[in-house]
Amino acid sequence: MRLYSTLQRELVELPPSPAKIGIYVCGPTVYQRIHVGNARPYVIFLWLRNWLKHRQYEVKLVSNITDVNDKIYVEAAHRSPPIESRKLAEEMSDRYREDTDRLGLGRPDAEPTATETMGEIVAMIAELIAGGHAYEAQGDVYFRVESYGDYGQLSRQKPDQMEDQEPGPLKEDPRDFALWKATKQGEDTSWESPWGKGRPGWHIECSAMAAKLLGPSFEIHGGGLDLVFPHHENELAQSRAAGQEFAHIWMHNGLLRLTGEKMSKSLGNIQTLEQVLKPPPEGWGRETLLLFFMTAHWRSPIDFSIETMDAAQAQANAFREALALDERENPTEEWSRLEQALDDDFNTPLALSILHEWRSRGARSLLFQGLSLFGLNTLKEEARPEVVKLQEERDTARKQRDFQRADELRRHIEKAGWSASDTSSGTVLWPKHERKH
RNA sequence: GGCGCGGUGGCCGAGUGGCUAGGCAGAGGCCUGCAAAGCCUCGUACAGCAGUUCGAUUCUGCUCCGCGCCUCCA
Repeated sequence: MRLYSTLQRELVELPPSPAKIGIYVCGPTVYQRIHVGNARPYVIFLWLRNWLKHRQYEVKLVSNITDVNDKIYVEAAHRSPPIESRKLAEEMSDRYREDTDRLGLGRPDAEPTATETMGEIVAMIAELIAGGHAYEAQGDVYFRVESYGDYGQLSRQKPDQMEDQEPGPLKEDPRDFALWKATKQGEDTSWESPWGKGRPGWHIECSAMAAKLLGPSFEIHGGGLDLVFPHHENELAQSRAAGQEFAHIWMHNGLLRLTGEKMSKSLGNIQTLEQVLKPPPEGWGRETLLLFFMTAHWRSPIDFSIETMDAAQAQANAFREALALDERENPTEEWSRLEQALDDDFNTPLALSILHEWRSRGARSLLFQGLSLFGLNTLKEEARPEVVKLQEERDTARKQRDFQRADELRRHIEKAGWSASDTSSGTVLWPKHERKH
């Protein structure tokens, strides 16, 4: 198994299985409902975790929830009536769990919050100060970038070439970043620390949580491509400066783009994960979204549009039908083709093409097994009794060669969201899911 | 200005120094009561310009275009 790592800029081999693999993924900041883009890393890393387990690795996936942040303060204050930021964070954390639960991929093995990691955060900051890598200034604590020689190695930014920054009044160097921020007016949460009341900066929570739950050295760190700089650069600097090896492989998923005029005008309607996951005909449903994510390699950007989602929907329906039809062949030795595709940088578009090949050859068992890896076993469904009854009536009509009645019954079946395919070995029912435009 | 990632047929999207990706959409045919599936056939794909090579979409260089990041966005 090998994966492309941003740090090395090349494919990096994982230790042979069985082995322990720790994965840390940056989760969302909970100030509003998450959108489809936020779901991409969630899906990719759950798939990866499940695949590595399948490959006999002992995997621990940690994905944090950032529940202390400027945006949360701002959003909570702008609510009418304003609410406590802690309440907003709790509410949005619950929504986040609900929304991602509906993806049907299981949950990370741990989902720590900044709030519950405060002890470790403070301890780590103290350690950095003791080591000369950080300094206190009027209740704030800043990381001393100059003290870490490899700063910039992840993003390949040359510190002196970076865009000019407004030097913070308390910073020794404009590139220094906050580890701890003294409480300011309007912030309704704070914690005691050796430097007074305050709250952690953004980057430190991830370093502290990763060390707490995965140890000083672990295999994979993931997140969106937009986090490479500064967030991950800073995490790496802090953790290494604190004497930890930190993550070996850095995976950054490509971003989701919204294209097309019509789409961007109705952003509000289809952008949130909640909306997209609504079952058809209102939304696209989880299976279409998962297939959509499969169509692009995890490192590539992906365009979210009616066209691309419709294409994914058509694929979902093709799989649904194939899973209902009779098995025509069962080339079990071909399973390794799928393994190879996924072991080589988790190439889901290639894996998808193999699944389509099995679909068209009628290799139903293999297809089902393959789809199950991605949480798509639900593409196989049993018809509800009332639909089966319609089909039985239709069979009778067909036997009597009353084709007008048979076609009428087919329309009833379709109204119920199902489709009837007449094959040489009888009629099969399969669920056709279509979003209404 | 700096760093990085890309440009493949109508659309999405793998891959390879010479030999078929796959999906969606389209045209014709076989099959079918009708459909669906399946099968057959069809449409001059690899941004541009040089270079390396017997041969480049695949390697090298340059150009053009797109995207991301440059202190709190997954």
